[in-house]
Amino acid sequence: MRQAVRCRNHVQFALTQIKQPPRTDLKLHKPEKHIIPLTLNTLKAACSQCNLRELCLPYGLSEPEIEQLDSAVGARRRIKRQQNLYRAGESFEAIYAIRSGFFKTDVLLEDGRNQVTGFQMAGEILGMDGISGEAHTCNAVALEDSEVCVIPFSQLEHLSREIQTLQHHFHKVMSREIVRDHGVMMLLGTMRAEERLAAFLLNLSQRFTARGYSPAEFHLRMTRDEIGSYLGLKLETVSRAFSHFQEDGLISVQQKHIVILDHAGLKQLLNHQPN
Amino acid sequence: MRQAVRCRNHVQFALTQIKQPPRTDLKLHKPEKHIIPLTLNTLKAACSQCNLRELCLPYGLSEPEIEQLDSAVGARRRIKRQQNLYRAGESFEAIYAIRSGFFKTDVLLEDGRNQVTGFQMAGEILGMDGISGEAHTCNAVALEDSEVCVIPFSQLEHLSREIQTLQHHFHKVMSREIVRDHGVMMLLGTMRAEERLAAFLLNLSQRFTARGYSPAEFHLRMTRDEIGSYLGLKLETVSRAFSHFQEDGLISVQQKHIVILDHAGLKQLLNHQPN
DNA sequence: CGCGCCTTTGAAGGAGCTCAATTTAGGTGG
DNA sequence: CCACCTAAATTGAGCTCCTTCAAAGGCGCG
Repeated sequence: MRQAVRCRNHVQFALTQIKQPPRTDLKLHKPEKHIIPLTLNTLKAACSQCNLRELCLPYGLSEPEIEQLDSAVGARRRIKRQQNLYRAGESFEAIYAIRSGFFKTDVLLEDGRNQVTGFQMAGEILGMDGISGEAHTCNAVALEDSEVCVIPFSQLEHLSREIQTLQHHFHKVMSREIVRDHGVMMLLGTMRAEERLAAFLLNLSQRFTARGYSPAEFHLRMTRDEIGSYLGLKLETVSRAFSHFQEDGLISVQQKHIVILDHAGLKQLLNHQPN
Repeated sequence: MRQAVRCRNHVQFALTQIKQPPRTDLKLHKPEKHIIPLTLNTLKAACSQCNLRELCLPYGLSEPEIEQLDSAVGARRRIKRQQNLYRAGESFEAIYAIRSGFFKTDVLLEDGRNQVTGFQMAGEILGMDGISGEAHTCNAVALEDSEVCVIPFSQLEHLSREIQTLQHHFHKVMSREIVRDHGVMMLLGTMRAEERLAAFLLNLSQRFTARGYSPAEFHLRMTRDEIGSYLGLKLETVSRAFSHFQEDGLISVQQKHIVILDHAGLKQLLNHQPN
């Protein structure tokens, strides 16, 4: 039974949970808020000044080690909404740590069908799919104006050979991605439509909470179609499930604005056997 | 279009293809064939004598480097059919390279639902899910009598810091797992039942071919139920799809014995738009 | 040789999809 | 600031593919 609980966690929790007072500014999805004033300080210091370092690659590193990592981190890069950070087929050079903003990754099939493989937020790492074949295998698209730290992969490997903690943490990050993917496979393979959406909402809530935002109230950065693609459902089904949750008093939906009214109720949906 | 082709490859091909003359002995699933006589030679030398090194961790390493890796590889371990290599919740100590045999990995949900997350064969690496949380997150079960090389993870990390090629190759292996998972997500999220099964058969064929076995004729090591779990289908649906393929002259099915009669025809099923 | 498990096949039911019409929100230009 | 325009979301109705339930057949193993 204990391992079953463990598995549940994989579906919902992609990142280590850290404690931080909840922020009240819930409008981070507005692009204006994301334009960080460029001072000498923010330009020079990457990780050592970053308030995401508990969620990101520097996790567990000592101060001097973080400064070493700083030197490896290349320029920051700003990605406007709807622009690609990278595309499938582009040669792989670097992985990216999200400083601010929101991304989706998707893969495209010959016949035009495409599948969203994930949504990524601040502190999460993008681009690890590219390591295996020296080229990216999916597209990464910003769902709002975003900023990433470019980490040239050869530099990261070089540094990993020197800093054991960094090496191990990077391995953990990659492994976490594998575990996350297993959670999605579970979701796609065994869950019904409303279970999938409930799991999705709880996962988002969890990740926003870990970043200090409200666990109950947030704005979806993606469309119903993108949610549907991720969950293996049609956009109409997603919309209907949202409406149904609202009827049952579990959430409040106003287009992309979501309020979770009954966290426990959503969780209960997951445990429920289909037959 | 090129990247679309690339994506298709992810669904079908999990491993680098290497050229080897096809073997005629197709009865490798018989346990007897897997009991390698224990000579001093096979006991002492792990990777340097292994004919799977082109598919496995030593790939790309020089002779002296492979010998270094040898020293890191711990004992081999034999796993009988239906026995667990590891279970979800067990503490993570090592990853495993499959020397011979066939495995499945699955995750279990609280309510009893479980999902097969993959099938692994010789040369493939098991256990990387455990790195992130210091405990395994899925179960690995042998589907036939098997043998694995135990690679203590701390040793692998230690050696990775010294051998750049090994470090990079290990990163590739992890990344390949992520890409493979994306392929499965695509399969589960967007494909119809018969497309899923066709993709599954082509993937198996591809991987057997890479190991020198016939691309057209093989024995399934798993039950219809396990295939169904992996593909997000019920066992009856899998069985019906097999029968339908046979009616159409695409394959021949005799319980677990499969002959692919029309490789191109199966491939065509994948490209077909559902609407 | 017999038992159990796996597989096959049929028939009926349902969850989610398709198609279609309407509403709403957000961005744009007058 | 408002009217317009387009993209996104909602909602309904019918349909389809897969599931569910059930029963029979086959293979392997003790």
